[in-house]
Amino acid sequence: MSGLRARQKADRHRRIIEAAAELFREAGYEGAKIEAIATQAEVSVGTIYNYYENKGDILGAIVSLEVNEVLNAGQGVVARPPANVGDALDTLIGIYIEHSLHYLSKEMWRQAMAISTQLPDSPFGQAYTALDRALTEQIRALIARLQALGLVRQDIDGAALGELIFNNMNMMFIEFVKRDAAKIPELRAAIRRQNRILVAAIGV
Amino acid sequence: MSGLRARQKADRHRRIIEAAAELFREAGYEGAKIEAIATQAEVSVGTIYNYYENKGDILGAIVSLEVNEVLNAGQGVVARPPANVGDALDTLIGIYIEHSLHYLSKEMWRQAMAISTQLPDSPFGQAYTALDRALTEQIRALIARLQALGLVRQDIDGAALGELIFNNMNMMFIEFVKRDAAKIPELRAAIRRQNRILVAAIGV
DNA sequence: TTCTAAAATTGAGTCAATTCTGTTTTTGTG
DNA sequence: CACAAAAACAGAATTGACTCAATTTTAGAA
Repeated sequence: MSGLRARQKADRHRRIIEAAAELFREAGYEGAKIEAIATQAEVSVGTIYNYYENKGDILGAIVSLEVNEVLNAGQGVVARPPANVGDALDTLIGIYIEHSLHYLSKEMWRQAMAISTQLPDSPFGQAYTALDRALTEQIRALIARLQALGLVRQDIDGAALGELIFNNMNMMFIEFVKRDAAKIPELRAAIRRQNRILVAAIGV
Repeated sequence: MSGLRARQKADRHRRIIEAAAELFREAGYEGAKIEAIATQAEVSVGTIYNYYENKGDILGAIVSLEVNEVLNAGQGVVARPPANVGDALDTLIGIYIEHSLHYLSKEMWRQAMAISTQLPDSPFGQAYTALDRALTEQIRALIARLQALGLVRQDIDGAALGELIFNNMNMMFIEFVKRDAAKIPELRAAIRRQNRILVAAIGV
């Protein structure tokens, strides 16, 4: 009995997301009017608000897809990390950063980040915080793996270190999306330089 | 010839900021309507937009006052830091955090941060980025001071370290303002724990 | 098959930020 | 002082996100 209603619901969700993604891409977040998204998705404005609390949540759904993909890609690195602490971190962070602009433009990232701090209790705000935590956790898992492999000192506070690395990377990424001229290789180089201090401190 | 016009202008700026600060405090950022600010400041809506590009810039002007005060307070620590790396960092960061909620509520911080990433090229967006840089620079100055005092190893990359410490603190602060229940002592303790890793790595 | 309650949809209406255009004030010059 | 250009002001009009009451559709019981 996965009735008609459930199927229609899923279908409308999909149509709304697809329409929004297309319009966000073409016109930017602000430029994509709710009415236009509704028209494109062949639903009414009211229906969109039945599915999403606000415009930001629509963007949020798209961002979540993206970040989950990144988390997935990161698992491979955690499972089989390069046999060198600096390279291991750089590889994982590289995956995050290189993926980041695949589906989402810098403008979309800016909006998503802004919304997540502006409305931390909205569905997307909470989802975004959870995604951040998942990324932090993945970095922590990589550190634990490196400790198990004897590449990182056992007495290091892995949780604190994971937070430190994630927070620094995330802040650098925020600054990166704020400047349209900023380039990925420079971002990665800057983060490598910062992490070098940590790598020196935690290596066996 | 500091004509009437210039004086009236300064006066109107002041009136708008004072009215906005009061209303933001009473009603929150969203709750403070532009019309209400205009009425309270005894100017028209149009005039407000002659002075500020958008509502966010009004908040921005208030935030800038606050952060400049913090920067000022921080100078004392840089000039005469505690004779221990961990305490020195903790003291400086403590000043930032303790000051932070003096004039601005968490809600106002959330809005300010959101706006600065949403509109990085607006007057406030640029000002906010400059303030972040100034804070990073102050942390870097503290590290340089500690190096001069022989408390931090000479071969440490002070610029990268300053960025790392600021970025981590800033990200922690963002998460802090996102959760109304979060308390200052816990925030400080968490940052201390993270910095401990660095302190261990950079001490002589 | 018919009927009713629950769920979902619709789109016109509301609200508040921002824009726009005509008016008023200030300045500097003759 | 009188006047023209420039700057600033006012507030009505626009715009677009979001709400809500009325209508339509679906589920499932009789």
